[in-house]
Amino acid sequence: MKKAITPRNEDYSQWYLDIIEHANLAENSVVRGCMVIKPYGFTLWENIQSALDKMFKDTGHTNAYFPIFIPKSFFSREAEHVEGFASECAIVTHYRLKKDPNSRGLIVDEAAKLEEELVVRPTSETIIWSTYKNWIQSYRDLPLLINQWANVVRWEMRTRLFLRTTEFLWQEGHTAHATRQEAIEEAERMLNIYAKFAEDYMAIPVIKGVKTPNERFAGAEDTYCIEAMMQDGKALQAGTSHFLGQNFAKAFDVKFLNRNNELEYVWATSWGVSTRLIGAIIMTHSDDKGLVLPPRLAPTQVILIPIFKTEEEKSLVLEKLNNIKNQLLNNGIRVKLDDSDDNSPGWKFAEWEMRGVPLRLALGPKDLANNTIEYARRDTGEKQSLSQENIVDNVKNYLENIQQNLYNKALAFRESHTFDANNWDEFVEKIENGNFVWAHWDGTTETELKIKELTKATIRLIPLDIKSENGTCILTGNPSKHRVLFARAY
RNA sequence: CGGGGCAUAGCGUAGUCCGGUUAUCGCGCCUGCUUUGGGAGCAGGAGGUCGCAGGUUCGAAUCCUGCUGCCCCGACCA
Repeated sequence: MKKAITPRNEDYSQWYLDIIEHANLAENSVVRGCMVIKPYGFTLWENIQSALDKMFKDTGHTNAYFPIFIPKSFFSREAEHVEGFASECAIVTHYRLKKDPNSRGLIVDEAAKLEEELVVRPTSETIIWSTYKNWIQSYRDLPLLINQWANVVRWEMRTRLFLRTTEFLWQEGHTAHATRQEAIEEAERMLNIYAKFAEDYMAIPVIKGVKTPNERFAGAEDTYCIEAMMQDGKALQAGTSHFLGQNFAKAFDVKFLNRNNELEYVWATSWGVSTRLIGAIIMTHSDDKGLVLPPRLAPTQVILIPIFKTEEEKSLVLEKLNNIKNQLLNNGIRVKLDDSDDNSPGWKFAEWEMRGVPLRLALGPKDLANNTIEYARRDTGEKQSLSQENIVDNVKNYLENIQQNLYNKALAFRESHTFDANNWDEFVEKIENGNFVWAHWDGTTETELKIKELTKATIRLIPLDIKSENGTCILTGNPSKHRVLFARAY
C-alpha cells in the first residue's frame, strides 16, 4: 500500500502534493522548479485544452505559433512590461558547447556568444506585436484574433506543482482591434469565456472582476480576472484577460489606416489560462481519499471493476463488462475496464478513487445472478445496486449529477466562507480564518499595500457587477463608494 | 540572497554522537503457490560506488576538510 494521503486539516499543502503524487498527475523533474506532467495529468490538460480551444474558435479566433526566443531588446520597448518581467527571465547567451580541455565534461564555447541575448518567453506580447506590425496596415486587417498554445518560462523563486512552476503550459490570446471599445469588449468576452469554462467544465464557481492598478498585468490598462476559492479559503486567480490599450502598438509601432484614411495606433488585448487550472481543480474538489475530478474533464469518466473467484465467473463477468464498456464507448463516454489480474477489487476501488474517477461500476457473481450492477459515485461515496437495464442513461445521469453536485458544493463552500467586514477587527478576524471578505477601500495603492503588509490579504478584484454603497475604508476610514474583494491568495 | 535542515537500494528509512565481521527495516519489484464484493497471505529471490573529492586510521556510512545537490521558512509571482 502506498503511503496514506495526508489529511487536509493536518497539512493542506502536503495534502495537495500527496494528491498529485497518488493520482499520478505529475512529479518534480531533475530540473529545479520544472515538473514532469505524467500521462494521466496530461490527458486532463488535453481535455481542458480541447474544450477551451473550441470556445476560442467558436468566437472567431485561430491558432498560430510564435518563437520561444525573444530578442532581449524587445522587452525594453514597453516600460512597464520590462519592469514586470525582467527579474524572472531565462536568457540564452551562447549557442554552442565544446569539450573541456581540463576534464571529460563540456563547457560553454565563449566564441559562440550571441550578439544579442535571447530571452526564453515569459509571455509573448513583444514578439507577437513585433510581428503584427507587418501584418496590419488597414482597418480591413482588423480585428486580428489569434491564440497560441505554448510553454513559457518564468524564473520564480519558489515553485509548487501546477500552481507555480518555472516552465508551464498555457494559451495566450493576442488580439488587435480598430477601436478602444472593441478591444475592451474582446477582453470582457474572453473573461466571460474563462468564467463559463470554469463553471461549466471545471465545476468551479468564480467571481469576475478587475484588478487594482497595483495587481495589474505589466503593460495593461486594465486586467480582468476570475478568482476562485480553494478549500483552505485562499483565492486562486484562475484566468486573466488584459485590455492593453495602445501600449504595445506604440512600443512596436503598429498603426493602421482607418476608413477616413487616417493613421491610428491599434488597440490590443491579451488573455491566458495555464496548467495552474489543474491545481485549481485539485484544490477545489478533492478530499482526504484523493483526487476528485469533474466528469466533463476527467480522463476516465467511468471505471469498470470485475469481481470473480473462479475462471468461469471471470469470463462471464468480463464478457458482461466488455459489453457494457462498448455501449458506453459508443455513447461518447470515456470508460475504462480494469481487468488486470494483478490486484484485488478492493485495491482497484481505492486506486481509482485516489485518481478521481467520477463513477465506478462493479460487477460480480451476485450481480450476474440478480441482473444488477453496483454504481459508486466518487463525490458522495454513495453506492447503489441497480438493474443492468438502461446503463447508458443511468451513467449519463450520474455524470451530469456529479458535475452539478461538485459545482454546488464548491459554491456552498465559498458562500459559507465569504463575509462583509465593516471594521478593522472584523476584517482581520475573517481574513485570519481563511475567508473572502468584501470591504470598503479608499482606492489608493498605499492603503492596499498597507493592508497586505498587515494581513497578507490582497485585493483580488473590484467586481464587474459593482454595487454602489457608501462606506468608509476598512483601514483609513476615508470615503469609499463600493466594496472590493479581499483574500489571501496563491 | 538571508535563516534552518537533509543527503544510505526505485521510494521511505535504521545505523553516525561513542569507527570494528556480511549496512537495518518497511513499501515497491521478480518467481511460485493460495487468494479476489474495500488497498490479500505464505515461501523464496534480485537490487547498495552509504551525494562527490580529499584526509586521519590497521580499519570510515560513522571522525576531519572542501565541494555539490535537495528540502523548509522569508523577499518575487499565472
